[in-house]
Amino acid sequence: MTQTATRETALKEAEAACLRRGATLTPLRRQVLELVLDADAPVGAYALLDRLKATRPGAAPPTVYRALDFLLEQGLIHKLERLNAYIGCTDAGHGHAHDHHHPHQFLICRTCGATTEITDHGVAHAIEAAARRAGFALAEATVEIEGTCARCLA
Amino acid sequence: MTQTATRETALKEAEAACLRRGATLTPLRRQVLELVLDADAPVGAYALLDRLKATRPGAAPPTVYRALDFLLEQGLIHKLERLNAYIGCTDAGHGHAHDHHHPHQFLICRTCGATTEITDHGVAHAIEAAARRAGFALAEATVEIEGTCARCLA
DNA sequence: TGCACTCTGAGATATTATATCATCGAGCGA
DNA sequence: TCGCTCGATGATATAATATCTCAGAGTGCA
Ligand SMILES: [Zn+2]
Ligand SMILES: [Zn+2]
Ligand SMILES: [Zn+2]
Ligand SMILES: [Zn+2]
Repeated sequence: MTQTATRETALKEAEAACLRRGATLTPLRRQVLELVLDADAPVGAYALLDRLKATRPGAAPPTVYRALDFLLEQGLIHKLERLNAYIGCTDAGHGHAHDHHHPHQFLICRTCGATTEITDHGVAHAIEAAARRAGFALAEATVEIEGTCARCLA
Repeated sequence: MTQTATRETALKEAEAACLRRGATLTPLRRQVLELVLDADAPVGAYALLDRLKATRPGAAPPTVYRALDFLLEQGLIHKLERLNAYIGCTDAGHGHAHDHHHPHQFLICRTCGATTEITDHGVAHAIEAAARRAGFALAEATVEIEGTCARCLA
């Protein structure tokens, strides 16, 4: 399965997921999603804006931020808080497509920048347990693990 | 033990910790640390700058960011990535004072803003295990748990 | 004295994100 | 058809966060 194929699959699933929820993946939003998916690493909003301007000269910061907000809301992308950058959700459509906000974690390589989304239930459960012990009602957890990826270690 | 007393204790321990490592907690750095500790919630860099200007009119963004960098480096404060704000390390000096960067997590209340640092070994171990399974060499993990605190739930 | 080093001052600039108001078009009922 | 509302986008300005760069002051040391 080629990269392009997985991208097309992801886009189709995104359309479907939005439809199910009564949300609209407009051409603009779809284009921003494509730009995020095309990048091979997390992308900043202004990098997206630059690329967007190639085909949409009038684009401005709110253009891209509004699209990003929508995509975040729909769970189609995630924000990496440490990097102020955005990345496509790897799990969208693979198991819990209808979950807007599934628990997830990121592995961020400081050497090559590669960023991998994982869904580790051990981590998720440990966080739930810690919150429960503190009498804290968990809404969402940000987990960003920085270090060196397997490729860079080899 | 009063709040002021714990603050003074924290400052003394900070001095001691810096000394041990051959780092210098200069008056400026100490003052920024005091400002962070005095706040009853995470503080933004520009809020610190405003307060700093009261006694140090020439202060500029680099003044506060340089101090924050030092304090982060020394493990005396932490940054909350979701909030772009800084908070004093609760654990400095209580158990692993000499650890520059101990594993830690935050519970952030979306209702009242209260932010609590915890050191949950279950979470820490789960993250280590997840990284290991991915062949990833962990350097540092950001864990920020958002939701509603016990007080706001009551 | 001369030099290296750390810290701070000062100004400019870069980067990330939001506020506000106007416009456009689809949907829809009167 | 008209007028209304609503969601989406265009367009401009501004806010909030963070960094770059050069200069000067102090300290310790050869
Ligand atoms: Zn995901
Ligand atoms: Zn790597
Ligand atoms: Zn801490
Ligand atoms: Zn609360």
